[in-house]
Amino acid sequence: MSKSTPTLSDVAALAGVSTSAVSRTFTPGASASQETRRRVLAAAEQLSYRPNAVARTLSTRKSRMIAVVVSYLENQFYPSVIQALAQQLQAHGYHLLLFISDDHTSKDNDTDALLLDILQYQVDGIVLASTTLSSGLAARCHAAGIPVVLFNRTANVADVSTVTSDNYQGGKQAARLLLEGGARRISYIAGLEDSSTSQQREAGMLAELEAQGTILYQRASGEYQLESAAQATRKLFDTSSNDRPDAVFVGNDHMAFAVMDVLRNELGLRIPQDVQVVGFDDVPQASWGGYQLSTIAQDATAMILATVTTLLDQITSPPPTSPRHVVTPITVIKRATTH
Amino acid sequence: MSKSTPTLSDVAALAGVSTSAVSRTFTPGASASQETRRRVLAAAEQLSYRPNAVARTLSTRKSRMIAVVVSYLENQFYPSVIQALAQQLQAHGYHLLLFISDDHTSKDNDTDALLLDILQYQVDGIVLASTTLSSGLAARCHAAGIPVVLFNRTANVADVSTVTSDNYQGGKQAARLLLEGGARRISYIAGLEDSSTSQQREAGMLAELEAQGTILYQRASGEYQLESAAQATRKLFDTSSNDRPDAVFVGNDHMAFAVMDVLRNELGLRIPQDVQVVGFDDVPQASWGGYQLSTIAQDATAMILATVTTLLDQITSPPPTSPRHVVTPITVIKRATTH
DNA sequence: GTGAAAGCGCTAACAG
DNA sequence: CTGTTAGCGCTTTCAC
Repeated sequence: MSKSTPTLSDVAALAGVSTSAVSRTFTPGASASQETRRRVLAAAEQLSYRPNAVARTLSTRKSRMIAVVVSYLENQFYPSVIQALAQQLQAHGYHLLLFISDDHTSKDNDTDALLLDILQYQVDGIVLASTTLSSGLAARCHAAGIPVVLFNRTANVADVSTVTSDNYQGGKQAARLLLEGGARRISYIAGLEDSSTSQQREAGMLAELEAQGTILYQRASGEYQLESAAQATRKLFDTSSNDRPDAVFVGNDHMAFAVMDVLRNELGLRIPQDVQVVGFDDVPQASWGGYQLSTIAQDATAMILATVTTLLDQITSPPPTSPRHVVTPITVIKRATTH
Repeated sequence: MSKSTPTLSDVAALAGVSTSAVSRTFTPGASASQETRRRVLAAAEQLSYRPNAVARTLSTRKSRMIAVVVSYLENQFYPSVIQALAQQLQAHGYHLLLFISDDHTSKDNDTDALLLDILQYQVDGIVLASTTLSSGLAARCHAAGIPVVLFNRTANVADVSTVTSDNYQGGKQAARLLLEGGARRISYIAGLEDSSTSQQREAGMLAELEAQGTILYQRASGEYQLESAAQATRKLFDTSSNDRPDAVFVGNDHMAFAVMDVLRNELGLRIPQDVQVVGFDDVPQASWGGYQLSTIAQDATAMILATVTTLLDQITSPPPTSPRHVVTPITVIKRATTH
């Protein structure tokens, strides 16, 4: 008969010590003599023993798992984030439990169910990078005493940490860039209407326009989706050339690519001669030859770093911990879609 | 003092039943009377009780977690895969533990360490979508009795399941497409040299070329990276116009975009007039206006479905289970980069 | 520094 | 159908 995977006590038996001795040699700052440690290690090696993380979790109530919930991976911004997040967490000995919660197709209820699911796994923390938020979320996690950080979004609940970039400032800069390029009829293609991110970007743009004595020419929602963004573009530009926008600020790069495609290929417009375009995020593709998109760059590295440290601090320091709200600076990247 | 999260026995006490009764009402196909069930549910509701998945795992030895290891998320093929995988697994009540193992920067050792890490978490299965493979991997997981499926790659070990598309056929079709377009000097830009996928695609192309009485004009490796692919392109095309390739088959779409960029923007060549290009994967961006890349499409949906069912079958049916090797068909997508 | 023993929260025989 | 009783594998007081 094949014996199953070796356990702590198997090692203890082989090494001729107690289970606690074994446990101690596997616990970083524990007291164990050289000799004991040596024998335990030898025995463990011989059995090719691996500690059972689940049992450990049950006992310590620390799983070293972080739940990350995102809504969609089509937008390359999120894969980049996830990759960096996974790597940094791995470096700290944490693992990433990934949840996809499709904002477009799922109801609030589903998200709630997801959350409950997550909590069952005793994750040490949650980073919420999905656009929309379950209303009761913060409360529930707070009640469960589990640290949460909202990534790239904010919420009206005060006691949960957030990490965002300066979307408002970004909106202002986008407007300024377009204005400097001579734009006179500036439109905005929004993301999901209830996304704080999209709202802030729009607010910033509006403020800058007003400051410069102009107003927004038109707006439409692209809902963070390619097809919706394309539709929004058609709608905005379905008019005579004198009336149509001569510049468009798009809620994120992802949508901006779709916007550019219909502008150029369907409508036969030249960018930036006929219409200037600026996006937001600076995803990798923005710099590709096919688009050369002018955009407002988010400092993803800084955002992720802030997220990880905030989370880890929250995890290690005893509650109550006060929520942190870090906002990272943006930078404008001028490429070929603006003058 | 605040009581910590309620447990099974809290519920049992409140409901006035045994812990097993509670456990049973939370176990799908278990025997419990209407009355008991009702009371338990009421008590659970009142305490807002949530079963502890970790304790359950320790007891049942089933975690309902699947580890997914990928090497990079820059290539949009993988985010798409992960998203679909996560959704399908979630639908089956499984969760996705994500590991990033950078093929380019990490040594074999690191991957091994990663694997060990994964095993500690008692995952029910592993899908390996990273390019390179730890040599001892299959053995180790097999020993641990944990199902593995290799996604989009194969290995020389026989007893582990694989899901790939028909890369060989894809290579042939790519060659045929280029040849039909009138290409006479066809080059190949490979992925990582030790990637089975890249090898098979190349082999298929070579076979087709030979069948049609030609040979490969040149080759270079793009290592699945943008910058390397760009370099490879420069190298291949650094010659007089009579000698340079008039067509290039690129190991995947991801690299193909970089190839197109240097062809067009650095070298001033027209696609497809001066050089035809075909990629592999049919990632979302391939159909975008900026590229309109002709490519060999992988049926990601079929691949993922096969992966999930293979894994789940392996998990539910008692060992030993025989490995499955499913290969899904490819289809050629003709867009604007070929004649 | 070390071992004994009592859990962590849940499931799974096994009697009844 | 229900309760009792052992564990699952590891950590952690608490004496020694």
